[in-house]
Amino acid sequence: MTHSRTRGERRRHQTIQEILDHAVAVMDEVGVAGLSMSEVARRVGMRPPSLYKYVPSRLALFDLLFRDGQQANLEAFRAGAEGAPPGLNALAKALQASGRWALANQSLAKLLFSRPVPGFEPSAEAFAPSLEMVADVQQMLRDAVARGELRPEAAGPDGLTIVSILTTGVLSQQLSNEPDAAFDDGRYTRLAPRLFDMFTKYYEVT
Amino acid sequence: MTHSRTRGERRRHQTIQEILDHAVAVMDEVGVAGLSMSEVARRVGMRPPSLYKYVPSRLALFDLLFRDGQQANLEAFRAGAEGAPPGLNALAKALQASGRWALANQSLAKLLFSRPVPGFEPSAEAFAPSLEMVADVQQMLRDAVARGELRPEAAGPDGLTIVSILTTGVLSQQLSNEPDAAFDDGRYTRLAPRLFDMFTKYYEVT
DNA sequence: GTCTATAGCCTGATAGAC
DNA sequence: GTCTATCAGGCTATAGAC
Repeated sequence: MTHSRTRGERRRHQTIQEILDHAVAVMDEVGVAGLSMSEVARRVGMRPPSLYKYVPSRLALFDLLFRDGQQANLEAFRAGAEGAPPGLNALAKALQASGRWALANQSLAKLLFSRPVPGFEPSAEAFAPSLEMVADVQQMLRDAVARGELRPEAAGPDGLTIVSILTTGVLSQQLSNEPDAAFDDGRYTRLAPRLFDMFTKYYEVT
Repeated sequence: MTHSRTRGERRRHQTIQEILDHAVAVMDEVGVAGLSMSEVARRVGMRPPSLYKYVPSRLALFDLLFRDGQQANLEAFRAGAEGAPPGLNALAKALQASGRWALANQSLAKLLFSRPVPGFEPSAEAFAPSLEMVADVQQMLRDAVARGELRPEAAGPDGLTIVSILTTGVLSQQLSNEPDAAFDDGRYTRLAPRLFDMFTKYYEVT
């Protein structure tokens, strides 16, 4: 993706990554909408004006965070599916991996899944990984139908939407009410397999 | 609840209500976490110092908003159940009414269901209506079990948690991705009955 | 209860020297 | 690329006159 050639570019890319890491730490402390350029500059060891050489504005910083977050979440999702037989099994593992990522990256997850910053809309480029993930889910549902695990309507648009509702519901409850729990112990996240089971039974071939 | 006796107290209560109404309008425009005392003062036609005669701090303002929001949501929930046969039917109607309220009061809903303001924790008094609502849901599930509509485990703690996950999932997706839709047309909210059906079938008596 | 005035912060962003 | 200096404003909250 970002293959810097020169030393300068490589160094610059490194600095930007450092900025993003500190930005996440700030959001963890003061909330996503509380992120400030000055505080990030302080932590990264710069005066605020210097930060603007790397990130042109506060909203641009959010866009970088959004893009990296979506990309990381997509990679977690795909890594989760790896090696699993396609269809329901792959979907369950991928969704669980994505959920674990969200629990381990709560500020980024909030930035991606709710819209906590008024005036910020992600750019098309930053949003792209999300579309890839939706396409992956759809394909997994089609695989499940092809294998006879689900009825065809499960791979329709409503089936996809229901999957998104279930996963968002689990995560948003867990993040809001018990953010420090581990995924397997969380009052909400530990019910993820049960909800997946509910979905599966609802659409099982009769 | 708040029965003011004297003219002065009545007037004061009226002013506080006006403050809360304007505060909601501000949150609608700049986000929940963007609420500022100064902006509210401007809109209500006061200088900022005067506002502090009615609300002692910004966090106290959030607490008032939280309490009123919880109360209004509880009232919508109960009004929705009114007249319906107890059990599943009452639960479905109550949850739908609560969902409609959330869609019509998005800023308050975000304040109640997510935790968008770092440093704000609702007081026990402000949180009380939420506990009442949980108790109501639990009772409705028990009624449904008693009527033979659901297996006993549906009224256990996991059943209650699953109900909360389903409703939160629908609402959080709708509010984040398509906030301007009507409840019956929303890409997510219109699937609420289907999700309720999923829940019902999963716990139906075999 | 309302105001003026103000303390003491914070912010995002830019100009221009080095 | 970094800095100092600064603009132009915002904010929460309080003191004290009226």
